[in-house]
Amino acid sequence: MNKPSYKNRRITQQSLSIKQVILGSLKPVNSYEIHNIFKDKKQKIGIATIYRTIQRLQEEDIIDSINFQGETTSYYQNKQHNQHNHFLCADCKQVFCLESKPSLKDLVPNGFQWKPQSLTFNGLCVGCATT
Amino acid sequence: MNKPSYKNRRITQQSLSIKQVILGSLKPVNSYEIHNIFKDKKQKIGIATIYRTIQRLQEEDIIDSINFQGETTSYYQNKQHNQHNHFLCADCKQVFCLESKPSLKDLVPNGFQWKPQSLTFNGLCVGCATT
DNA sequence: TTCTTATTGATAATGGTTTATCAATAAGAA
DNA sequence: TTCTTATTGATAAACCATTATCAATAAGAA
Repeated sequence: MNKPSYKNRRITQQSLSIKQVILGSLKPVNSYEIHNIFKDKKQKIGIATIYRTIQRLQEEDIIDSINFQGETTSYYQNKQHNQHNHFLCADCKQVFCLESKPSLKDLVPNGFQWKPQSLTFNGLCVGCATT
Repeated sequence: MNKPSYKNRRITQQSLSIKQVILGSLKPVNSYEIHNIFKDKKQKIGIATIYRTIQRLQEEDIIDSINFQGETTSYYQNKQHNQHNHFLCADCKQVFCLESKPSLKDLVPNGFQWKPQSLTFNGLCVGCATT
C-alpha cells in the first residue's frame, strides 16, 4: 500500500466522515457496517477508502480493533486512559461499551500476569433480557 | 457438502484421531494446527477430512468453537456442565483453559442479564511472565 | 487562482480459510 | 468373505476480507 509522508497528509471529507462514524458509534463497527452507513446516507464512499482511513486511524492510535466471535474485525475509539469492557448480546449481537471498571486482576490464577485490556462479556442486553 | 444420514455414520481411524486431538488438547486448536499435528506424527489426514470431522463433532455438540483476536476459529471440547474460562497469552499466543470459576455475575451492569459462558482474559502466561 | 500531488473510487488482484468434486478406499452389515 | 456405500485424500473451486492499481479528483500551499 502506498503511504505518503505523515507531514503532507490531507484532511478530506471522506476521512473526516469515516472518523466521525467510528468515534461516534456506541459499539465497535466493522468495514462493512461503515460502508453501509454511508450507503444509507446516500453518501458514496469507496470500500478502499474506508480501509485506507481505518489504517490511518490505527497508525495514529486514534482507533483500536477487536474481534468478536465469528465476526470480522471491528474498530472503536482508542481511549488509552479510559479502558473499558464490552458486553456482547447473545441475542441481537449488539456490542455495548461498559463504563464500569471491575477489578478483574484478582481473578487471574497465580503465576499468570494480568494485563489490563478489554474483556468481552456474553449474555443478554437490556433490550433482549426484558422481552 | 454431502451429508449422509446420521444413522449410517461410520467410525473411521481418521475421525477418531481428529476427535482425540481436539478433546485431548489443553487449549482450543484450529484446523491448521490439527493438520500439522498429524504431519508431525507422519500420519496423513487430508485437510478436507479435518473440516468434515469438525463439522460432525459440532453437529453432535461434542466440540464448540471460539474466535480469539486475530486468530482463525479454534475448537475445543464442549463441556456443557463444566464451563470454563480461557487465558490468552499476549506473548506466545497460547490459550489456557482455566479451572477456577470466579463469580463474574456481579460485575455485569444492572439491566444486563448474565449468561454463563466462556470468557477470555488477556495477559502473559506463566512461561512468558517469568522470562 | 494556479498547480502539485495526496486522496479517492472502481475494480482487479491477492491471500487465506473453508467447501465441492470425484475416483479410490475401507467400514461394517449381511 | 462379499458387497454396499460412507468416508477419504488430492485438489480445484468458492468465498470473503483486505490490498493494489491507476486514472480522475480535490486539498491546500504558494
